[in-house]
Amino acid sequence: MKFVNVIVDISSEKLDRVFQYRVPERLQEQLQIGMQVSFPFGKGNRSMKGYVVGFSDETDYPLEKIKELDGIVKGSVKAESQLIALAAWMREMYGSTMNQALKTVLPVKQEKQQKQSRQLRRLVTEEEGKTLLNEFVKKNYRAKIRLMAALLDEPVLSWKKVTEELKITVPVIKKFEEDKILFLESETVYRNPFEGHFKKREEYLILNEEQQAAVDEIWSEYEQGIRKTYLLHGVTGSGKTEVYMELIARVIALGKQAIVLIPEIALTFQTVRRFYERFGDRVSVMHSRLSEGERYDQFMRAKEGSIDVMIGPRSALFTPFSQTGIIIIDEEHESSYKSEQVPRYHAREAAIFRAQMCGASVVLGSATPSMESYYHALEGDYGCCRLTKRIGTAQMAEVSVIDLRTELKEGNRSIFSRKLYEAMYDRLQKGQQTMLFLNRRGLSGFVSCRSCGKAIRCPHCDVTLSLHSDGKLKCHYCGYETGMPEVCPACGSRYITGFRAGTQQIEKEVKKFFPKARVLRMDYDTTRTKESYEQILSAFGQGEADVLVGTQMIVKGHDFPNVTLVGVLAADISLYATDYRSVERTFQLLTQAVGRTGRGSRHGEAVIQTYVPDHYSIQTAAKQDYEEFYWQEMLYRNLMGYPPAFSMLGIYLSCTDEEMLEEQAKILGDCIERGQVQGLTVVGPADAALAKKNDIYRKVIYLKHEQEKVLLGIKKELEKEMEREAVWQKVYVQFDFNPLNAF
DNA sequence: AGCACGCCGACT
DNA sequence: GTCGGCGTGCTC
Repeated sequence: MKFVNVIVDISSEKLDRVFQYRVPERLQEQLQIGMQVSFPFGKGNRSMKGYVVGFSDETDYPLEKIKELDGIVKGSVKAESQLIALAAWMREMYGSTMNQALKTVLPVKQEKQQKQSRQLRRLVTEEEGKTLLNEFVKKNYRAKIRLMAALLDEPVLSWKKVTEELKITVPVIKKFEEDKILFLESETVYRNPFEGHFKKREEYLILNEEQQAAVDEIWSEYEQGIRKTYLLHGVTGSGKTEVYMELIARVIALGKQAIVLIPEIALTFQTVRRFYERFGDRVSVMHSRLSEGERYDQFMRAKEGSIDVMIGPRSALFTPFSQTGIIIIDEEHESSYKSEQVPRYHAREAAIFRAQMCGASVVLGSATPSMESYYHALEGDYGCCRLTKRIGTAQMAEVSVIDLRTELKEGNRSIFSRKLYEAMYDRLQKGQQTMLFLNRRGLSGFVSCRSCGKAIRCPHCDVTLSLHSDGKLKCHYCGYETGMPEVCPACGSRYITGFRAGTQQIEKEVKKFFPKARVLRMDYDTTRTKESYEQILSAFGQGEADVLVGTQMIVKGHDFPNVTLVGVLAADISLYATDYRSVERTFQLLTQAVGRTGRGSRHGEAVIQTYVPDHYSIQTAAKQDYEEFYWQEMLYRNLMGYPPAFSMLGIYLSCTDEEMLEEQAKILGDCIERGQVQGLTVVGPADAALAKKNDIYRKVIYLKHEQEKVLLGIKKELEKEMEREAVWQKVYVQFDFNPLNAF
């Protein structure tokens, strides 16, 4: 190995390629893939850092120009070359620079990305500034005039604005800084670590028949050396965690390690405790409140082999275990497994890839599997185990669906149906607890008719309009505006109102109807901090309140044995979201809400209130019939060519120049059409859901095809095309496979 | 990203 | 002429 291939640690597309360096004698032995190294770079030979991604004996580059590596950055440890390979795969699959991919994957203390938070602060007084400005005007220093004038206008400017809008180049800013006219500052945010203390327990639950069968099925294959992905489809309360823990224990016994991914929101003491109680301090937890340094330490502990199990959100997937034996993804349908930052990887897909490399199996657990996973299970790509019964004596809840239109017709205008009211009254008498769940995913203030259940939509976008404080209805996407109608445009009823019942209003209503009830509320406002989130839940768990009112966050994975009633107010709201997954999400939320009740020995009941009682997502959720929902939804996905029936690729373009963006989007669109790919559907180019964000214009193109391979091929072609033309440095393009959220 | 190089307008 | 801002191109 004569040369080492490195990637320079700068996230700039221009530098996103491999550079080769000579390896000095003294480093020959130590150097390994994944290490962070320093080397002279560029004309001034200034010292730069980067990552080792490979070695070679030959080079195309003129030998005399190749420099020698300086050394290994102290404190850096080699990452598994697997992680580098994972980064390469992510780059390929999701479209990002190698650097961005490496940074998401490698357990390296990252220099804080300050690009967004960098600011320029004026140091001179207004008078001094004006004097300087006059001087610059005399000398006709145009760039300096622009910058000084802007600084006089606003004493603090963002780096982005200065470089992009005012077109000031770096040397000018540096000169100002040198002359003490301005000060460069960057925000730093530090988070508090959190600590939990749990005791290890020696005895644990014995698995029931179904759980044992699931373990046996997976384990018998594991022992035969078969590694694959399994879907563990278990109804809420069926004890999936015990299955995970048994599998993990067996994997650890073989001297291997386990990674457990959990959605951030479900990562609570309750969850973590169970793992601690079983595996003691061989368990570590990743947590968003950990500082960079603490995260790094967690990874280092994993690396040196002092832990066997890592629990955490998405990013825990990159734990540098030496021999990962199993990767578990709990609540695999959760949308938080998809990264919203570049590279927009999906933890499920990345986990399966990582598992293939290191010889691990993957277990996906959910009560409501994602359409994708169930599809793969049915196709035979994944193994499938089912848990159909709740553990212990817990029974499935009894569910009733209430048509709110009928309630209105019969004179009930309150937010509680008579059925729900009676049930709540009953629980209060008995001293049992109620959860009220308001399904208001991503929506605020839309207007709907309480007679026919129709929401008022934008004629151009098929999105519900939202009611603003000036009394007008506006479309968030295209800006369409209209007055508030007197009567329902569809049925003529005058019961048309802004549905703005937030959790606060519901809390108020509960207090009005049940003055003696103790109410807790949990929503975004009351849970600004992680602590308050824990506090509310534990207060409710200890019976300090009779009713808990909240949004989706209350339905995720919490066991409250004393809850015997769940009320879902306006179940259909999330059906009105804009993307093709809104129905799937509604079903998942409802099923989970229903699953919250009756977890103890007592019988549970759920009341679902809706304006569209016949919708299949509501009917199937009420029956807790996943299978039926799947087939109904699959009909729609097939018909419309949406995943998982088809593969879908989102191409997101953004640019500060609107005209340039439009032109380039068209060029890209034509480029795709020219390819004449059989069976390809091209949607767009069109304005993005947010057509303009922070003064950057955005457009989207969506591609649909039965074969993912084909889309990958097109993506490669487009990337090639983009490398050829210089314009693409101004128009920023991102790729997104099977997008979850609108761009 | 950050540095050197070189073009070109402005001032001595 | 020459000083210096500001755009361009390159980095193993």
